[in-house]
Amino acid sequence: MHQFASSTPLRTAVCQLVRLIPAGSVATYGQIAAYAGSPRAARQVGAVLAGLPQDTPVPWQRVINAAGAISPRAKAGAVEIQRMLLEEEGVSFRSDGTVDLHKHLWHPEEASH
DNA sequence: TGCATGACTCGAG
DNA sequence: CCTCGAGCCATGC
Repeated sequence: MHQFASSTPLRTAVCQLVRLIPAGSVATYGQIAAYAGSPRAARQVGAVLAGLPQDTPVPWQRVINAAGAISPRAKAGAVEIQRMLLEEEGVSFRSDGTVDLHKHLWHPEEASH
């Protein structure tokens, strides 16, 4: 039997951080990587999300690239599914298919406000 | 132990 | 403003 989700520090951090992103907001791979402690490991963030099971509690759809677009990937149709999930959460897309980060980018505001 | 890989980024042209 | 290229770095074999 193959071992799917082997445990790694980055994977643990990424999953917990992504779960903090509220519906209606999005974060970038680089942003998550930075909060996870590795600002230069944006690509690894994508790799972690790619390895999540279908029934994961992690809202992976809320992570997009720095250009505000949904990163293309091998799995056909995955991009459309992600966009649909985001629109259902209230995220609006421009005609060119990008998200207005100034409007939807996640601003982690810990407690105390 | 070393090397190829990729849901990324950013700067130059 | 858009496209292209080279850097980066944790993972898996």
